[in-house]
Amino acid sequence: MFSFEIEKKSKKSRARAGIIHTPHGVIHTPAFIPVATQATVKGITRRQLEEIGIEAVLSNTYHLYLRPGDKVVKKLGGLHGFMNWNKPVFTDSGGFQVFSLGASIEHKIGKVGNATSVKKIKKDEGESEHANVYKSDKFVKITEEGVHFRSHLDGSSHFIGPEESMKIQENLGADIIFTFDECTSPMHDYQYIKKSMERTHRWAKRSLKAHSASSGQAHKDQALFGIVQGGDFKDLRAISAKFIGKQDFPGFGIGGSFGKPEKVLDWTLPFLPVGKPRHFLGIGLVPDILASVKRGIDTFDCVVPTRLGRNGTALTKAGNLNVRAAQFKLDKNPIEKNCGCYTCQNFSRYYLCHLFKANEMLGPILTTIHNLYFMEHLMRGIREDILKGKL
RNA sequence: GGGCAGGUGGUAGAGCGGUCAAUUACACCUCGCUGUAGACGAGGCGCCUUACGGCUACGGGGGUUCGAAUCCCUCCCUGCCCA
Repeated sequence: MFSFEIEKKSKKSRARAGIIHTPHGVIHTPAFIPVATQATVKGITRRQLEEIGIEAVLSNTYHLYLRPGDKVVKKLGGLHGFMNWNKPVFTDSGGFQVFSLGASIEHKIGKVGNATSVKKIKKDEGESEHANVYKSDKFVKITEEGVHFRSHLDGSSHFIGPEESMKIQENLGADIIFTFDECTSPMHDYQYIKKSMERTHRWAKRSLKAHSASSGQAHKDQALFGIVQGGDFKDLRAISAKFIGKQDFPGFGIGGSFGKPEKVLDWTLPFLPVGKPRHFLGIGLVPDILASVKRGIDTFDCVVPTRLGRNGTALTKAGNLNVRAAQFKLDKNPIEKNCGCYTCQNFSRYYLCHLFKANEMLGPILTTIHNLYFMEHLMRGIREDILKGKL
C-alpha cells in the first residue's frame, strides 16, 4: 500500500519532487506536514486544513498514549476515525519526548540549545503550572530496555520501549510511523551521543522486528521509518545513516538536528537509499527548508508555523511579523499583500492585533491559518520549481 | 451640620518609622519560540543616565524625627451612616 514515486530529480541539486502513496491518499513532495500532537492541529478544523491544501498531519505517540489512550483511539477508529481526517497521518514514536521531557529540562536548555531560549524550571514553590506535580523528580530515565517516563499530566509512571511504541502506534493507526529513538541534546558530549546512537540503532532493529511480527492488518498497512541520530558529529551521523539506511525501512527520518540542519544532512543523506523518502524531523524554518530540499529531503514536520501563529507571529516573505506589535493597531493591510489565505483575504493587521491584545481565540486561529497557508504555498512553489527544473 | 472609613505608580491593591522608586496582579511596551509539559515564555514599565549614580515622588501644606508612603496638625477630596 505504501510507495514512493520520484517524479523528477533536479539536475541543479539533490532535490526531488515525488509522491508518497499511503492507504489514505497521497502526499506530494516536498511537503510540510503540520504537527497535530494531540490529534488536532491546534486551533484548526479539518475543513480549514483542506482549504489550505494540507495533505497530511503528524500526531504523537506519547501524548495520545497518555490521553485519551491508544486503545481508546483504536476503538474509535484509529486516528483517522478519531479525528475525522481521512488523509495521511504520521505518528512520532515518542522518542522526542525522551529529549523534551528529559535532557531538555535537565540541561535547562531550549530545544535548539541556544542561550536565549533557556527555560527556567521552577520546581519548588508551585509557581509554574507543572511544578506542583513534579517537584524535583526527573521525568525520564533511559535504560537499554526503553524509557521510564513520568506523565506530564499527573506524574504517574510509565514505560515505553521500542515494542511498546510500535504497539501504541499500531493502535493509533497512522500511515507512517517512526522507530523509537532517543533524540539527544546538543549539550551531551560525544561519548554520550555515541552510546545513545548505538542504543537507538538497537531500538530501531527491535522496532522493525516488533513491527514485522505484528499480525494486525492495520500494522501491515503502516510504513515504519527508521530514524538517524548522531548529534552534531560527522562521523556518528555517517555511521548512523549507514546503519539505519541498510535496514529494511520504506523510508527514513533524520532526527536530532539542532542549530544548522544542513550540515547534518550533508553528513547523512548520501548514505540513505535514494529511492526512499526522507523526512526531516522537527525542522521547519524557511531557510532550513530551502537548504534541506536541495539536499534531498522530501517531507518536514515542525511546530513552528502553528506555535508562532498561536503566539502572535505571522510568517511572511519578508520574515516574521509580530502581529501583537503596537505599530499594527491601525494598520489596514493584511498580514501579507497578495496572500491568498482566508485570513489575508478577510482581515487586516489591526483586527488581528486587537484579537491578540484582547486574548481572543480567533487571533491564534487566523494567524495559524495564515502560517500554514504560507508553508503550504512555500512547498508548492518549491515543488513547481523542481518540476520545472528551476531548482 | 455630625460620625465613621479612606485618599499609594495607567488600574486594582499591598506596605503602616529606616532594608521603598515602593510586594503583587492586570494593563501597557519589546522580544523569543525548530519530531508541542507551550492560546506559552522572557525582559521592561516615575524622570535623566550605557552604567555608576542623581532627581522628583505615596491628595495639598505644615510639623515631629538622624530618618516619614508610614506618626502629629491642618486643608482639600471620596464613600457609607446619622441629622
